[in-house]
Amino acid sequence: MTGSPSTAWTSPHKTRKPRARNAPPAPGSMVRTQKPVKNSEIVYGDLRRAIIAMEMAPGTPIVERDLTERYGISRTPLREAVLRLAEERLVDVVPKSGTYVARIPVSVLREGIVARRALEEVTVRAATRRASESQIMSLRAIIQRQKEVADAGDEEAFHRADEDFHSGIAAAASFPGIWDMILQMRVHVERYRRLTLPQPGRMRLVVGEHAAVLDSIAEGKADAAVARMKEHLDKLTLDIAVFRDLWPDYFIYDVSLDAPLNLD
Amino acid sequence: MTGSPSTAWTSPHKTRKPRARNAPPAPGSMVRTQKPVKNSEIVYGDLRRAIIAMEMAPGTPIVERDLTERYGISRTPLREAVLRLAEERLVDVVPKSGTYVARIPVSVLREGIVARRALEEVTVRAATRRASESQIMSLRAIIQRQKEVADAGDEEAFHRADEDFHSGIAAAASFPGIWDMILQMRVHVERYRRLTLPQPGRMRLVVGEHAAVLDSIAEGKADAAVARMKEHLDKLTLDIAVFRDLWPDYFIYDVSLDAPLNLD
DNA sequence: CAGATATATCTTGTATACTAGATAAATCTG
DNA sequence: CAGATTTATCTAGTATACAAGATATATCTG
Repeated sequence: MTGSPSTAWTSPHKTRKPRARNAPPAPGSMVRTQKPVKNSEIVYGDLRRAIIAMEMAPGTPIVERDLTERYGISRTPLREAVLRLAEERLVDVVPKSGTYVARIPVSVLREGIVARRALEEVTVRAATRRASESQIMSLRAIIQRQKEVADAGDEEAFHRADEDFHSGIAAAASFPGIWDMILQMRVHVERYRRLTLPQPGRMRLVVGEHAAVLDSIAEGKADAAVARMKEHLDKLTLDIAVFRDLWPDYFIYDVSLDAPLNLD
Repeated sequence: MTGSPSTAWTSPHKTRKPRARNAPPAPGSMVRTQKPVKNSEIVYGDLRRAIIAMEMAPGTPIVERDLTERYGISRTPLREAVLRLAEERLVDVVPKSGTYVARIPVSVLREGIVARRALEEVTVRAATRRASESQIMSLRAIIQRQKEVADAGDEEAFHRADEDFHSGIAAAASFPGIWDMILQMRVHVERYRRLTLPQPGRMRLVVGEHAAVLDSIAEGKADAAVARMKEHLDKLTLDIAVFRDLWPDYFIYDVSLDAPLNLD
């Protein structure tokens, strides 16, 4: 603007080599990640929660253009979110046709229950060996909280406490990755659970089972802890009537229903 | 072109309602999926293989623009491929900075071995109950093939046969989803394996262990099959010296190395 | 010559425009 | 009126252009 450009720009810049860029940030370097939440992350989390909560019924069309308007973003980040959901099998993308909230694959339900039990068993075994006193106290606090919300009849808070308890055991075992895997499977089972009515008195029973598991952990009795966790998780069964009769269109029957749904 | 447009275009089209699009394709409808392989799929598979095979060393920069030229595609599908790899933790994306082939997270190695053993145990138990005669025969054929390539010293073929054997057991158990989970973890362990030298005589031992597992399956002895599978998988251990001394920059030490690497 | 500063240029993240295939409504044909 | 056919319009897949932040190099200052 002001000032004569004649002199400032006369000195020619030498051709500059492109920056090296041979090395990634050092492993230990805390890359300042302040809070650049990508838009795709926001949409992903939002849609994911709604799908898992069954607020969006299986089969509901997902129209990219509608969502871009709703969130005020462009298609590119929205597409990234949808593609991530597709990898989790929470949405089905039909090329050149449309995208839909996925039906619940019965095979994933069946295998998910089996896999979860297997993983939680090794987790509780490791937790028994490694849990610190403070971790055990935290778990006791969680159980107490769960008892309180169960008495109050707050089902949502109850399920949060349930997840916290199992998550806490995974933390005590130092198995964050295995816990992530369990969560990944729980997604589909959770969608199924939202369809079923809570069984009366179930909440109080669960609290007791949790307490039993924790007692064994605190006593350092690994085999007993595993056995009690197994008992606890064996209570999770699939009520075939739910999807066969009540919401037949909510599921994909990609496995024979005659196959045993609970294995040992 | 030919013909008088005067009449043909005079009849106005009524405003047309957009197509309904309320229902997804019927669950059973075989949507003709001919062969519309998305470009992102090709790039994803190609990069994934190269990373797992350690052809691209951890820390290698991944420059989107270079790859678009190499594959002759635009950034959008390429980005999709890179983002999928990032979710698998095979690449690290540093916002506004760069993308790099990921180091191997030691925690994933450690937990992966534990989780795999847990999942393969329930799988082999189910396989013992459900395996058909033909499936057992197929497994025997795989073991025979593995013995042949082991004698020939073909290590690549040996590992393929190894994977086929475990995959076959998962198929016999009707646990395709659990097998996918195992594969997902194996990715990182496989990268580690590529760094280690094969132990002499190991191939022949593996064949024997596989045969022992299959014998128990064929006899319908579930507990024995599980025990033998456990023995087999227990041989997989982490040689800490490999990453601590030989390639320290290839790993991320996101877990204490003092923690037991093999649990029971 | 050493250290601080400035800046060119790279990177990923985002927005937008275009292409090709699929679908259902509207039209045509008997 | 029933069925085949056309056609408008939607969809996902792709290409390209722009924006914002990060970094190594060149330059400036003492």
